[in-house]
Amino acid sequence: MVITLKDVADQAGVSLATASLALNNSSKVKAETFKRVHQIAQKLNYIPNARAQALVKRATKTIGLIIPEMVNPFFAELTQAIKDTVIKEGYNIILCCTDYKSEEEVKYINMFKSGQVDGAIFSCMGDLMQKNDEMVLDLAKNYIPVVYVERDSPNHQIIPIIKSDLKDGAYQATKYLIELGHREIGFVGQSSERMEGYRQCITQHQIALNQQFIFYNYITIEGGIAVGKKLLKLAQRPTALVCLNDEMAIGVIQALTHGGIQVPQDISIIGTDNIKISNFYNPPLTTINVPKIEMGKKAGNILLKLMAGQSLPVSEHYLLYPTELIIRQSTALLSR
Amino acid sequence: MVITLKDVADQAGVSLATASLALNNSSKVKAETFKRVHQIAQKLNYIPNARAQALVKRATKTIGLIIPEMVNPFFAELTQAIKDTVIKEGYNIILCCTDYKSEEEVKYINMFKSGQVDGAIFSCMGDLMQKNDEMVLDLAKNYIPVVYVERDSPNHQIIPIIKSDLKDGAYQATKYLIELGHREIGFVGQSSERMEGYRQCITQHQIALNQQFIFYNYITIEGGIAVGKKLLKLAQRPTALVCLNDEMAIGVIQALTHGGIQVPQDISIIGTDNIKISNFYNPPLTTINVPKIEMGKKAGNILLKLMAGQSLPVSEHYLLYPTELIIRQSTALLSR
DNA sequence: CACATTAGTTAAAACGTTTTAAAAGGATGA
DNA sequence: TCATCCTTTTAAAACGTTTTAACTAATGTG
Repeated sequence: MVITLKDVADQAGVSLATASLALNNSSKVKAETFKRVHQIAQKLNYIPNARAQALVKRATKTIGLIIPEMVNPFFAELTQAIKDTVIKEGYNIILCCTDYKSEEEVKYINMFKSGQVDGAIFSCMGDLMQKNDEMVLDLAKNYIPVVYVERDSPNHQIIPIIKSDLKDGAYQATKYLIELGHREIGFVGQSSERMEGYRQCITQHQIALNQQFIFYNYITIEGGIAVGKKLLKLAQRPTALVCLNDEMAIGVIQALTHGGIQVPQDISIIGTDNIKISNFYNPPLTTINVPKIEMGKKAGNILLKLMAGQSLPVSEHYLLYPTELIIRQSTALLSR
Repeated sequence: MVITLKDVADQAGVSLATASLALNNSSKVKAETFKRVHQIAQKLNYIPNARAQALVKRATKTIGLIIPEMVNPFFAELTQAIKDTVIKEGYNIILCCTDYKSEEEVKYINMFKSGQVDGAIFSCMGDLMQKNDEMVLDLAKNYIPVVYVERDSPNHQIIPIIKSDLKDGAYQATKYLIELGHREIGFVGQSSERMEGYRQCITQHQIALNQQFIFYNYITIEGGIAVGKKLLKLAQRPTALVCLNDEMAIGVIQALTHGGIQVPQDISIIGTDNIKISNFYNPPLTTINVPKIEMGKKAGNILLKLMAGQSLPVSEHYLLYPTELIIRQSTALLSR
């Protein structure tokens, strides 16, 4: 049913070797034979068996992409950028969603070790999973090239890192709120670089850090809503909030609006990531842009390089991309 | 460097065959040998080579998923559901985004024919790509099982189809607007089942179909914005709109709001798909729910069945899932 | 004309498993 | 003692390619 190289060779009256060489455009084979083999292959609709090729070439033309989930625009956009880059060299992506569980990640690491992919890109969120760093290091040392995106590790010589300057992003966001006259500025999310940037900015501007104004929750719209509801009950509310990402910001805005508090009139809100919807939300979200596309492309290109056996210049072992404040309409001058 | 079965066999003092049998839990091998092989394998950290297994087993434990793009919450949610289902049987997903281009789809079809995946799920959008139906049919007949999701074809005996009743959805949406008192109801999108449902409802309710009120554009937020801007310039505007999907609806709302027209006070808007953000938008979107999760799960399960060599009952050749109107706050009684 | 070179082809090995069919060994029974 | 029957092990084939090294035939050189 399915045509194999042997069928082509037989019909063309040549050996397997010749048929293979011809189809792989070797210059060794006579023009006439070349043509004949190609014609037969075409006629029979021959498609080389990828599994056999993978075995002998020790490569699957596939890379693994580890992200926490697809239903998160940040990772969807990142994925798109990576895919657009690697597809140019004929690589396909095996999607590996961990659902934020480190055990899932371990399973995928083992799958990668089995030789099912030629390289891998690891991303993450919420600064979890650092506990798997050693395993990934082993993977990168003994099996396939690995690149980290938005994930930190001390081993950049072996696992190149593409990161955005999230700490600075949160710093800029907080600074902007201060410039707008706010002093009661809260943070929504989890401990992270971003929280650190917020903290630094607050203290550097001689504002007392109020632990009551740090709202921990899940990094999702629902988490944001939970925070928003909590805020509604609060006697003394911050006048501005820096959120760990845009989804949390949207959740907070949604809950507050529903409770009759207006954004930005009553409270200013800043997100992070600049996901697509943030520009089209009501109100359009002031946020910190993270150059997802560029970072995804860079990650893809670096991985391609490594898979091609090339070595990286030290300057590319750790790339920090600048973040940028995007001012839209969820922030306003402190009223009163 | 990488440990192979031969290493395990050698160290355990048995042949390749015995080692393989032991590791595959065959009952033929003596308990003592079994234990020894397993211990050695563990000690050496042996991981079977997936490429070799794929060749001999004629299966890669991988499925292909064709969608237009990742950056579209509908497909992201669908993907998630499919992944959650197939992962249970150990299958991974190769992500194939066509960017709405039928040539891209052709490339992926050929990749699938090469034996890189054990089965495939095709989805699409905007009723494009029906021109590839013959090629997919060939794929399904001669190579691997295929399932369609939200995509139509006359060949359901060979390619099972999972669809939602989008025509009825649009009908319900339109009917609801009529019940709210609207008569000037427009449609935003492209010709499709959904537009057909809208048309039928309008004419069945003795309302004259106004071609001016059908607004064609790209099925994206940007497309919606373009329509919104056009609406702003219109002398006579519809009082309600049915949109092809939630993203277009969001675009329309965004542009209208920006132009000083309020939703739902001045105009009612209904989306389709019930993507996650629609519930958290301002205003929360009235929309038509499409049971993406159920459909994704069903598609995954049917594909698993087919890949396991089982045949489908005729009742599962064509599954039509009901759609449902979700009333939120982007629609209101016609004022005046 | 002998020899070296080149062009073209191919047999065979390799990739790392699984699986089949055969072999080996041991126990049982007559 | 020998045939029979298990149990356990293994050699070898298979999966479908690519690649190496060897071979043949033709061409060129002095």
